[in-house]
Amino acid sequence: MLDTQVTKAPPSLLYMVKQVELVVRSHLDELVRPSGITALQYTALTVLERHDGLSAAQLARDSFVTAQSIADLVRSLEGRGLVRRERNPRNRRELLILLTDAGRELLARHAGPVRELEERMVRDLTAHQTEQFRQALSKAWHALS
Amino acid sequence: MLDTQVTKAPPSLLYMVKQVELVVRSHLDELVRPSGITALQYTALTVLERHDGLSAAQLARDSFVTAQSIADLVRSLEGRGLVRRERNPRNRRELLILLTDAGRELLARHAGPVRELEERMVRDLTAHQTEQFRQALSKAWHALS
DNA sequence: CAAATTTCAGCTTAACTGACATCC
DNA sequence: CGGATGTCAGTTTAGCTGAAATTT
Repeated sequence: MLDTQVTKAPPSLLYMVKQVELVVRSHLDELVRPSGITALQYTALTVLERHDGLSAAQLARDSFVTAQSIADLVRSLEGRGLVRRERNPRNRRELLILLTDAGRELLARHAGPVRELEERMVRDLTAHQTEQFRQALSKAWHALS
Repeated sequence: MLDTQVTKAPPSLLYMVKQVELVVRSHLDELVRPSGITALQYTALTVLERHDGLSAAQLARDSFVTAQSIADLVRSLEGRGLVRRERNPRNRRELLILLTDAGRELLARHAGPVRELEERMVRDLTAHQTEQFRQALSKAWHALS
């Protein structure tokens, strides 16, 4: 209920961000469930798609969770053959996380439906408003980071 | 890392929403931790502030979780004396959740810092852009609900 | 009776803390 | 050595499913 009753004050922007994220995640979970992964794991794969060869520590910082938590997620993805890990030859303490062909295939399989979900999210915005929305999200993120 | 490396494609709007929510939640957790509650519990209190006397089932639907999950959260808030529950005289199977004075006091105590967090989030947006941002979030939520 | 709300019991998973080894 | 990375072990918490009682 974003605003379905008579209210004293409008919901805060912080709350609205959370509600949009909640509804996005619930749709995303449905989309990827047939592949046996969670929205969280899918999101990690899309991060690797854009930045292949990240270390677990970098991924953890990106996600505001501890390295231990990310380790579990990566182990699960590795067990499903969606990523593999490889020592960084330049820095042997780092284990780089790399997408496998199966991981890329999974991403390709979901690219269409996920794009449709995003298009649905902005269906009541013009192209200009969508671009403004993107910039607002980017500025909000930078201001809080 | 919203976009700190050379990338093939920009991050999706779905991902950016998630990242903003993550960084908001981490700040909010810090703000309310001294009061011994989580960002999730604080958010539930703000929902009650706007819609006092909701049932647990309504709160659950609002949060995309099951009634059982909300029950734990409400029990915890009740144990801290921040909310109380009362049978709906019009529908005796419902237990309405009501803010206590202590709950309102907690909300009042955090109102300033939370408002400052929100102001920081939009500090690089004009008043007009902030309003457009609010409308974009509202439209996105409706389109996915 | 069907649907909605609440509650109890048990489970799974995601996240944490702490300790430790390795490497630069 | 200090700082970063990764791993192992144990814990806590959040959320789930299933089943039951009550009310409309």
